[in-house]
Amino acid sequence: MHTQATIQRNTFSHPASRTVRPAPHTPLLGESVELMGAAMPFARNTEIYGENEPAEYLYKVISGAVRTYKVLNDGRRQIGAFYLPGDVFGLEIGELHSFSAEAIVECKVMLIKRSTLVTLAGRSHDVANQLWTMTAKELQRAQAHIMLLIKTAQERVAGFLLEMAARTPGSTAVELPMSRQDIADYLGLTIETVSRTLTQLENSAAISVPSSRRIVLRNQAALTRLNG
Amino acid sequence: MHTQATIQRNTFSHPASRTVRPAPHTPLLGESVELMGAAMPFARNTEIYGENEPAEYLYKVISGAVRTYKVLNDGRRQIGAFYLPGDVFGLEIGELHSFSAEAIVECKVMLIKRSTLVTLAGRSHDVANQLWTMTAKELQRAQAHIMLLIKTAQERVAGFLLEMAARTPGSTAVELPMSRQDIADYLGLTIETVSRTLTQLENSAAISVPSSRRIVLRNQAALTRLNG
DNA sequence: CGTGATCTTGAGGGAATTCAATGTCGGTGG
DNA sequence: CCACCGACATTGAATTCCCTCAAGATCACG
Repeated sequence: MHTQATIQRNTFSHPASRTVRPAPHTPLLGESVELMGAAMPFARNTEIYGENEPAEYLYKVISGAVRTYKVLNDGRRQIGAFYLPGDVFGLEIGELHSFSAEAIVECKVMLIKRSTLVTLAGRSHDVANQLWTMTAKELQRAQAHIMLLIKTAQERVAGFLLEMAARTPGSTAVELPMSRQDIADYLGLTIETVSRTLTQLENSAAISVPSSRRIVLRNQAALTRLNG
Repeated sequence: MHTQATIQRNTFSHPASRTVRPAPHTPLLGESVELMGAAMPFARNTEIYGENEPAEYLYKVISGAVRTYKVLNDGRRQIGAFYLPGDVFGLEIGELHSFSAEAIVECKVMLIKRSTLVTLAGRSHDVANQLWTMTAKELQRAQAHIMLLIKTAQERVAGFLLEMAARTPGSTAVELPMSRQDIADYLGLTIETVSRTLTQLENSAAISVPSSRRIVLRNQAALTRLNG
């Protein structure tokens, strides 16, 4: 049900290497990068932050892909979300991170000091609003995730593929940065079930799988139907 | 896997019966009620709002209990959350409610106009902060819900009981306002499995079930262990 | 070309579901 | 007061879906 990959701690010192410079007026967090320091690189499978560590920063994926997760006592791992370029993660209201975060592949990630942001939010309603909006988006994501987890294996996998496709605009093919194990731990299934389900979907001509990390959606309508 | 209860629409017109009066200065949404109109009563199993309806209000449970839920195409119902006295629900960032809400039992609910609140948040950082905090709390709840849904039936039921107990301060007994069907739809199980699991837990002396809606936690440590 | 990591496939078992029947409780009317 | 009724809950038997265990296949990389 799990098999955790061996994770190296990354060797970078965490604080963003440049000083954070408060933006002049309307620092659009989602769109611009005026607030941010340099993009920090993370190697494949290195930790970006750990569960229960102080939530000092907020992160934005520049390139690569990130997973957040929790591990239960007995080793079962649940992936909370996958973050792709443009996505923001690590936003917490409490002082500590409630999930851990790792680079799935070689990544570049922007760091933004939380304290700076909170201070700014106290002055700018715009910033405050963006923080709220981002949290609300995360909430919607989590709620959609809940809806996934009550479905059958086929529905979960179909839902996952549609979700990934929706995040890869303008293409009917999905390039998966994550392993079968990651997908399984996201969907609450085993790798074997994920693999078998993909094969089924391929046999029913809903998708084709030219390589294990590349999936072409051949019949999106069928997938949507399968999605419950 | 579901069996949806027949829901009557309630006969109250929705707008709070009194005009909303902006509070003088620090309208602590969580604690005081200065912002609010009168408590509005809802009969058992009546709808408070529906999925995809405009999110005009935000709600606070005064008495009773509320469930929010979504129904899939084929009738499967997923309960997103249970709300007890003091809890706030219906807070959305988008224009529409993403879940439906119903009174589980006879309820009194305070309504707060969203537009008023948003306007206030634009003036008061305190209010803005509270809105953000409430959303973040909901996010944490949803994330905890996700962690529940990947577990075994025993773990889910144990987790549910512990969650309910934690919300009933100062008591080792839980008074359940909701039916087995509600619990099942919250946990992603069937009523039969919930029922069987409760019987198991009773047989293992972790709980006792004097009546179907009342559950006494006899061995909280055992439940915590079962919780995964 | 060998080695390890990742993925797929197969066979068997187990946990939860489905289908069906029985039990319990609260209310209502005879 | 108690018999009946419907809603809700429990229990049992059979089935299904997914997991576990195990073996091969494929791929990346030295």
